[in-house]
Amino acid sequence: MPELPEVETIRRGLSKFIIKKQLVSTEIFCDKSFIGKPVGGIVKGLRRFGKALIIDLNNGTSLMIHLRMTGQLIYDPGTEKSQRYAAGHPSENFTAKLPNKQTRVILKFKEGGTLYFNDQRKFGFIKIIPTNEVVNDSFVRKLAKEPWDMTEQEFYERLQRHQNSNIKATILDQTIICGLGNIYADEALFAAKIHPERKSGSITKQEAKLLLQSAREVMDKSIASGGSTMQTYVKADGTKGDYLELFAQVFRRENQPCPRCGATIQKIKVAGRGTHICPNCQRKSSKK
DNA sequence: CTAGGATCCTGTCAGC
DNA sequence: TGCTGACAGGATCCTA
Repeated sequence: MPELPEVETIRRGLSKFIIKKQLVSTEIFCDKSFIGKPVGGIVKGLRRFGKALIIDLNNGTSLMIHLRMTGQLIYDPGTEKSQRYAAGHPSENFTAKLPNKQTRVILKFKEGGTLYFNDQRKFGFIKIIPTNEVVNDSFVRKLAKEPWDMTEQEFYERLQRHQNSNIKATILDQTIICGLGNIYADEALFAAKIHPERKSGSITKQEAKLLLQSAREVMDKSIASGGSTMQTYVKADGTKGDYLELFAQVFRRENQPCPRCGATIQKIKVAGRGTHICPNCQRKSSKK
């Protein structure tokens, strides 16, 4: 579930805790969640490719982590409970006693910290790959550019190549444009006033430009505030800051008034995904 | 090549 | 209470 802004926030946050620390043990509770042979080593740095997080070690190997729908990374420094850093799919696990039923992998550091990889649905994984082969990984290799790196012209041309697909399905495809997930796709389409069921081939150059800019803006805004959908530091009182409630204009706001025009936001199904629209701002047929 | 649907897995919630 | 189906912030695999 974490989308690009969440993974970027995780990357930045986790970097502060684990860089230069020595990974010394790996406990695997679910074989499906860990691919390859566990390794030890000192953390050199953290990178991100789309929604995939890479932890580079000083021994030529890297950990690729993809949280998919329900993955979480929870770092416990082993000292103060209030210092826990939790990110990913929001749930009680952030503050729960760990490990628990959903803990799939535990990484322990020599200095005392513990990184828990929790994942309710087991779609996510940690994979060991040689550092110099990360860019050749089948997932990484297929990723398209992120919205900030793509020109309006290139985005428009890519949409034209998938002219018979719904625009929402098209922008969710990481090989067409990278980083958007179900939340930011809905938010970007709303911001650009484009109905998610429009055929990608019907999107004009002007609309493509607006959509690309909107994608950048909604994700920029989210990154700037630490990921729209995750809490960062778990407070001592255990409260969860659900920033999504403040951030989202349409996502999970069905039956509420559109913040732009006041019409009632609807939830529909597009490309097999729950989709939120303002039926007034986002019209399927071209305005006339 | 594109487009659409099923699928991986666990958990929760609405409805009967 | 118990059952059943729908659904969930992702990506891949299979089919046409």
